[in-house]
Amino acid sequence: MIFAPVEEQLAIIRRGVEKIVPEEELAARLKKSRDTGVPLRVKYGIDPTGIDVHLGHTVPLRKLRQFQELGHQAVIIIGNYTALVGDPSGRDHARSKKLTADEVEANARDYLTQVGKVVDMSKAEVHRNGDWFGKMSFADVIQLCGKVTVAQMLTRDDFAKRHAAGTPIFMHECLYPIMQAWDSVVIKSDIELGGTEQLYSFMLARDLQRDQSLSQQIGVMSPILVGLDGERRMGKSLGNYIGIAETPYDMMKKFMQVPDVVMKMYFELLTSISMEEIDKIMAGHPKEAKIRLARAVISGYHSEQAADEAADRWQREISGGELPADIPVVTLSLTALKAQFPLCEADLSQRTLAANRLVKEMGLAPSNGESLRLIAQGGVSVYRDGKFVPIADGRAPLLLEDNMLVRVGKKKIARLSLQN
RNA sequence: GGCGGGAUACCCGAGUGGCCAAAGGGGCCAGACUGUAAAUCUGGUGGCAAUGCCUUCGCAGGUUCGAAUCCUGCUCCCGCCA
Repeated sequence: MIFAPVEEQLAIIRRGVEKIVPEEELAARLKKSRDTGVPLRVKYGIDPTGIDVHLGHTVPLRKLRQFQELGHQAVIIIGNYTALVGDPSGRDHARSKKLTADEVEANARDYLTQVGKVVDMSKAEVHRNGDWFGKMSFADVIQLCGKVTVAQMLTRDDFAKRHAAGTPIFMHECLYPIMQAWDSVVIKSDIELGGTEQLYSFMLARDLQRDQSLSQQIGVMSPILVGLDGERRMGKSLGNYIGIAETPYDMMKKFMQVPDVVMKMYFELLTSISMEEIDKIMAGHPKEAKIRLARAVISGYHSEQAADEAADRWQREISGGELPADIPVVTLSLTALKAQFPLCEADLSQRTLAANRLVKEMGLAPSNGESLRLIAQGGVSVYRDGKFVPIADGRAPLLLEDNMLVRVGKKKIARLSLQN
């Protein structure tokens, strides 16, 4: 195996990385690998607790891919046993949801498929940590626990906070970092990838590796990717994520909503564009830069052509004000409406209905009251003669026409399909 | 086990008999401005067939012409002491 010079490797590895611990060991480890021709074993562990992989997850995954491209060995750990515990990292309370072994396995398979979009799975080792934890006896567990003290455990920031606050820390949670660290011993990792909140586990792994007379792993920690709101970490529960399985156009729309201030971070962490090039792009118009960013990322998960199409479509429909290509159709029947609104029968016979009711029935507002408020504020319009005309009066009858387009705000739009 | 504090709308939080569908803030929605960015400004933010009616202040009862507010019981949270 021929490796690139150490400095070249370092430059790639350091990009978008928040912390390398211990930093000074990395160059020496790379040099040794290059001299001996033995690739480094780069570990990345994931707990198969959720399903949708989003861009936040891809940050360490991309780093893993970079290591692969440098000729090193990717080792993916599926934490099917640690998932039974739940990662306490950054949490102020124990996880309540317990997954069954079947759920965990189904999640694991799904995960690996998605991970394959970033990592070259044909060259990666995949292990399930149940393979070794499942075989351990209780005596083995006791022995393993004998390597860590309570005081050490309490140096963990999240545990310390919980201990101080008097919130419970369960014994099985204490096992989590020990298990994660033991994974490193078993697979003999040289590097471990993860977020900065993993520092404690990464360091514990070094202790256990030394205890086993193994070389100690180096932690390469990525920063946390902020979500679409530009403030909080990208996460499913916060609804501020871009999933890697989303359609090109959906990704496009989400990218364009990202605040400018996080663009640079996104470029650095989510694309392979060189830092010099990024600076050049950022110096131009922010809108163009954002489109460039979106295209770069989208083409990685779909294709360049799909990314270009999504970008063009965004330019036409959103920026250019053209009608969207996929307007949802809502079918309403006059007969059904008459049954629903017996007092409006006379109106309906004339094919009219109070505007606020129509908006609600088309699913564009959750209630008649909300619909009325939206109309009063000029937020609802009907497409006529090539443009959207605001509805003036929410209570006034509106002539129902087949194929009419009704829009609420800038984003919600529906086409009426009228039947008798 | 003892003493005390608390539970209000999506979240935080004011309100301690009628002026309360409930202050204020955050979030969210709409409008203006824009690059569907940010910032700023404006309006809105229980439901209904609507100058009224219905539901909502932890749960269940009660007092009262009238209860988020007072009383009783219950559930859950949180302090301090043991």
